[in-house]
Amino acid sequence: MSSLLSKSSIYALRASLYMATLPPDEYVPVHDIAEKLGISFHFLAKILQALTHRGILKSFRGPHGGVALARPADDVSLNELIEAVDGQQRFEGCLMGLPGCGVEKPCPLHEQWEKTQASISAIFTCSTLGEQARRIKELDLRLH
Amino acid sequence: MSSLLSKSSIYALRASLYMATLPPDEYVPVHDIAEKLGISFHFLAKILQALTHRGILKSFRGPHGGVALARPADDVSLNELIEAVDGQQRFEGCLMGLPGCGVEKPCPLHEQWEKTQASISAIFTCSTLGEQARRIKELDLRLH
DNA sequence: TATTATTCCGATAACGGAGTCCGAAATCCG
DNA sequence: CGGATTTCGGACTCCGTTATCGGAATAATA
Repeated sequence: MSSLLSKSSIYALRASLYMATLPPDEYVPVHDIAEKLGISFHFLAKILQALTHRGILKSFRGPHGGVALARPADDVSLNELIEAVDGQQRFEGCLMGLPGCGVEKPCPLHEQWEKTQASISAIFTCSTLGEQARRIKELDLRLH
Repeated sequence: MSSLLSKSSIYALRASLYMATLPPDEYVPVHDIAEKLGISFHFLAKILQALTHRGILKSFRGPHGGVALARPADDVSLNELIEAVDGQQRFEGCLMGLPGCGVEKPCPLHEQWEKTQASISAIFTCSTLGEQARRIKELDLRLH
């Protein structure tokens, strides 16, 4: 039942992708994003707060305020978003939780697992918001 | 913080690996296994119940009773254990939770994610208890 | 009778998800 | 200029689910 990414990370991705499809430096109220994506405003607000904290988003209070990408979408990797929300140590460590498993005494699955970890990591580190946003526009995918 | 496998699955793997290192058809009390692995007896009992239910283990009540592998260790894939404990639908579906993502309208990460899913799956389906148990003996790895 | 699995009925804690409330900043309008 | 409005910021609480663990009664076997 559990997904690879938490709902928080998924919401962060979707919201950021939504902003990446808009003209840069356009502030969008969090409330609007929540409505577009069909998710809880309060929950999203908390997630986006974490992103602004990390300098991924910038925010602006008052009328016509909101949040916007702090940097060009092509400079933001998906991994950056996920780390900001869920922390960095997702899926590290021995697959079977063996205590001594490491480089010198690897568990039987160690090598295969390391390769797979790397390929999971690559999915998120090698892809930028801008790239994904463009493909979403091309394919006319909806975020909600 | 969350691992790829649940603790239940990990305990099922460790307990089964432990049994696979013993002579076949030797019944071991669940209490002994729990002690060896340093985990909760009750928790382990519930997990091993699921495995006996699936026909992976056989059990025997009364003095000198316990649980044992129902089949040769080389005939039991790791995947079978994990499915019995956690269910089969771990990590399926769109990585970003996009609603329309599928074969006809794949999300940008769809293809990469499918490959990674396959390699995760391969780790567990292509490996048997017997194979792992032998390597654990060779390398003198402890399960606790 | 002693031993051991099986079963049921929980308790507890952790976590993810969602909501409330108030404060602070920026803007708008009278 | 000053209050009202809009919006983010942050702390706190709450709820439902799942993970983890425990107790006690039951059944089967030696």
